[in-house]
Amino acid sequence: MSFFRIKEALAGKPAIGSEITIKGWVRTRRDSKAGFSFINVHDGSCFDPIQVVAPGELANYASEVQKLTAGCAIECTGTLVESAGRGQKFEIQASTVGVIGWVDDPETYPIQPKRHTFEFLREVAHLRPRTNTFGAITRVRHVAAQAIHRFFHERGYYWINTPIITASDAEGAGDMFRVSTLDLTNLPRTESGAIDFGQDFFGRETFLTVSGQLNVEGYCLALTNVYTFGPTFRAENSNTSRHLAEFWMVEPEIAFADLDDLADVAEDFLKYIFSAVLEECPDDMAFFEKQIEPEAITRLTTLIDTPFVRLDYEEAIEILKKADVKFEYPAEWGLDLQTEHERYLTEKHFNAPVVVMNYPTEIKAFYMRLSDDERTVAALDVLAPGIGEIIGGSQREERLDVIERRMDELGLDKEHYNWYLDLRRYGTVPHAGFGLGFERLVNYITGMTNIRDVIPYPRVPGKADF
RNA sequence: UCCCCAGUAGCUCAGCUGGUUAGAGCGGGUGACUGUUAAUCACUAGGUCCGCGGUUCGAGUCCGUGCUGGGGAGCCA
Repeated sequence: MSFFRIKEALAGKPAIGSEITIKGWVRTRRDSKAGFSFINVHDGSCFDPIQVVAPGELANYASEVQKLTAGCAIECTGTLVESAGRGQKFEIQASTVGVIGWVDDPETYPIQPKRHTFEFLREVAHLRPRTNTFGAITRVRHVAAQAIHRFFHERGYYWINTPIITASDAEGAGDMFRVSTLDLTNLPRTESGAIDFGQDFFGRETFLTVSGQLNVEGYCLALTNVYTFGPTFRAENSNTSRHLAEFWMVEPEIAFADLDDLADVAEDFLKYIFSAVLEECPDDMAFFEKQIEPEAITRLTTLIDTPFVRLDYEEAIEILKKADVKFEYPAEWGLDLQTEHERYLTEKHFNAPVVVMNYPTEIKAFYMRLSDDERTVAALDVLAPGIGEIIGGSQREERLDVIERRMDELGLDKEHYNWYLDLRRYGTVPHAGFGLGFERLVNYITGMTNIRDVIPYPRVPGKADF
């Protein structure tokens, strides 16, 4: 007897006729007229469950096997045989079926062998990984994450674990979660009556990071090619299908690179990940295509084969002005692109991923590199059909005098960013980087429409269950 | 935060212009059945119609309000 994951058994790794053991959870049980039962068992190793044929002669057939319901954990030993029925290549002719864990109350077990709404499954986030859909999402998410690390590793990028707790409010990229060990019911005060953060754990105000970019730039200007991949936190009151308060972000930072180099990397990067998922998760992707999004596979293959459209913000505005569509908000040079504008560009006008480059200086962050005429900065957004902005990045301002001037204009405290400015004082070089929302990527790959369904336990305003 | 929509059995839903005892499918239980594929068939149990207040002889149904969920917008990844 030897143990196998269901994926191995279904792939025929153990020889036909050999005795194997599998362990997993019951998805369905069907009793045959002939006095035996079919049990579909899954263990998360692959999309398909394995069919166990439990003969009526089993000692515990009436007492246990016939009482199995969805969700029971079992251990089956038997012979791997070619299936006598249709629908699967292999099955297990069981010699023993042992129950490891019963479902206490089958009637209230939330995961039934039927279609559930995603809204309902969010309320049972601890059990939803047992469903087809969430098993598939989990495997795709994993493969995409592995592909990201592999992409960078193969190209000589180092993974930098930037801090999660930070004292800098980064680029002012939104509201931050405060980190404190102060007693909220009895806050220490300074003489002026302000909260005395000097007595807090770190001796100053601290927050959860909204981006690892500033920190990773230091490693970029030492190791040349680096990236972060970790949790990111935004305390914004965003209630949409594409925002989370806690999400995972990938941020490569590339030395000796300009905006065009960055766009090249962004395009290669996305294509690499999509290819990896298509190759490593064919069954899961087939499921998404069949049940979730009919275009799930074709839009990925198309995207892999099609060069991304690249255009300047200025050109994008021209296109939007000429569009015979009535927008709720005007498209005007100097205004940021609205969601409806982005959708038009990527879904209607080009029907392809679009890289919009060189935005007006006024609407972008201080660290983005100023153009010679100072009207624009070297920023880019990658827009994908059906998902909107998936990547945002820029060439960084590497010139000390220019970045200091911009910080002054924006009223930022240079003392606060002194270490960041050091990077411009000591051996500065042109460099560029982008941020990719990992969940948005998984959303796009799977065709899932709500970002809360592609992260195991979503955190959103008003909700931190599980 | 703003604008729309929704909340009925464990789940997915039906329930007409207000009118007897609120229904179905799936799931659960019991039983039947020569290999089933979310098996099939019969029987059966199961309800704070989201909460509160109001209109009415009478409210699942109409009105107000609160809560929860969803879609869209803003902010962004």
